[in-house]
Amino acid sequence: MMGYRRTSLMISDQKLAQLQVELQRMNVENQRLRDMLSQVTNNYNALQMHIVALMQQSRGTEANQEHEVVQGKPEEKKQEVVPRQFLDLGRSAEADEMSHSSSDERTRSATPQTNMETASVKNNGNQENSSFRDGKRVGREDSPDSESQGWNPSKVQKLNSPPSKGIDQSTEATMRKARVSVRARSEAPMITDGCQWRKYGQKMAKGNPCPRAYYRCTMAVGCPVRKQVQRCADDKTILITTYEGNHNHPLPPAAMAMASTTTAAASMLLSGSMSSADGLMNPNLLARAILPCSSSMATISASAPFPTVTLDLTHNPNTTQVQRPPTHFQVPFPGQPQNFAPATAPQFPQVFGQALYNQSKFSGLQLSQETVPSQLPQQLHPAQQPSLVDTVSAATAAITADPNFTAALAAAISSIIGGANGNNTTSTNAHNTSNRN
DNA sequence: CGTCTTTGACCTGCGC
DNA sequence: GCGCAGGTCAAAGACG
Repeated sequence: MMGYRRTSLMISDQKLAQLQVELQRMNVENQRLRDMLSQVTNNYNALQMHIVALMQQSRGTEANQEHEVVQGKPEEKKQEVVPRQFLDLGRSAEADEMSHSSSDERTRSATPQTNMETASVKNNGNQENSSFRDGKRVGREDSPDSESQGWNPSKVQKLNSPPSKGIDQSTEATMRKARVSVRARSEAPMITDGCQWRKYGQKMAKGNPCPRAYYRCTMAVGCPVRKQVQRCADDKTILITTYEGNHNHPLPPAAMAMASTTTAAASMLLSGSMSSADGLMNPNLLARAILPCSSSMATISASAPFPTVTLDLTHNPNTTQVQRPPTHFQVPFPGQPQNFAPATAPQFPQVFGQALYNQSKFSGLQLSQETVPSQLPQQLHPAQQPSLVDTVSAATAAITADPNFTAALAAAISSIIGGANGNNTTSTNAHNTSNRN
């Protein structure tokens, strides 16, 4: 008996030693992660500046083409709008974030430790959300479709409990259909959209050697939203995701960002404000309205049966010219309408302004990449904007979990801006933030 | 045991 | 009416 006790004690000591070793190892790992995060932060800042510079450049070159579009503002001013929106919002958002600990501390140079803590705390489920799938799952997915499921968020996202502050649009969940297609480089193995999906079928599609997978939203019982995921026949590293339907439940921040943006595109496309002919016949114009920073990133076509908004996010925004393809958004909108852009003013400049406003959320789609389009009007309401914490959380999760830094950066920026939009009144640039309708 | 994916079968719409 | 293609269902199996 005593021998047993002594043995037992010895085992405990061993365990203790093991735990200590483990703890040391974790500390080392923690430090390493901090360093990584610090580096990511630095890269983010640098890239942000770069993006701003490119945007200014882009606006400068494109101003000649789309001159009188923007409320008759001088081109100079117009060129300022986007970059400042980008910068200021980001800054204010960051400041807001910092204010959690110190309201006066508005410096951008947070220590890596600070950032690390923020990330770890805020990540929670989101981190898993955008992580790779567990080995076994992945191992099972060796069918052709497994490629497209590399970023299927279905299971992981169970961990991401949707925010309670969501939008109640259940009454709007009638069968208006909206389609959003997203193309994403598979380099980002797991791009999540904040929603939960369950695969219910797979089919080989004609003209494409890769099978098409069918998913159903499972975030709420009876949610009619479905999506299809298929690899691009031309470039199999590109995933094409098509969304259909409207969620009948509140959306997570990431999903909301995407929804609002795509809806914005749709509303512009289909609202009476701009004659459909104008919008559809001048795709690049709308595209620039949505993504002023890069006319090559978005195109709009009137190809039947639905008008389609394609966001070619496969283009690397960090370079002056398209380098690689990130993500495509095709937003065909079948029946559409009145629900889509109820609040949009009937004048193009305002639409354009809203586009600028929503532009900030567009990049968020690249990451969150999907979701339901038809929620813009509600989402534009300030009180219903995702909280800064949520959006930053989403961004942090994306950055920490997504190996594709470009995509992660896009998500981070959009999230920050989105959060800032939600807190516009406190930001320093209330003067140039968008015409919110 | 519950959840999720896989996959063949079935259903539906469309063109000929 | 027939065949094709796309979409959905549901049983079976895998996984935690």
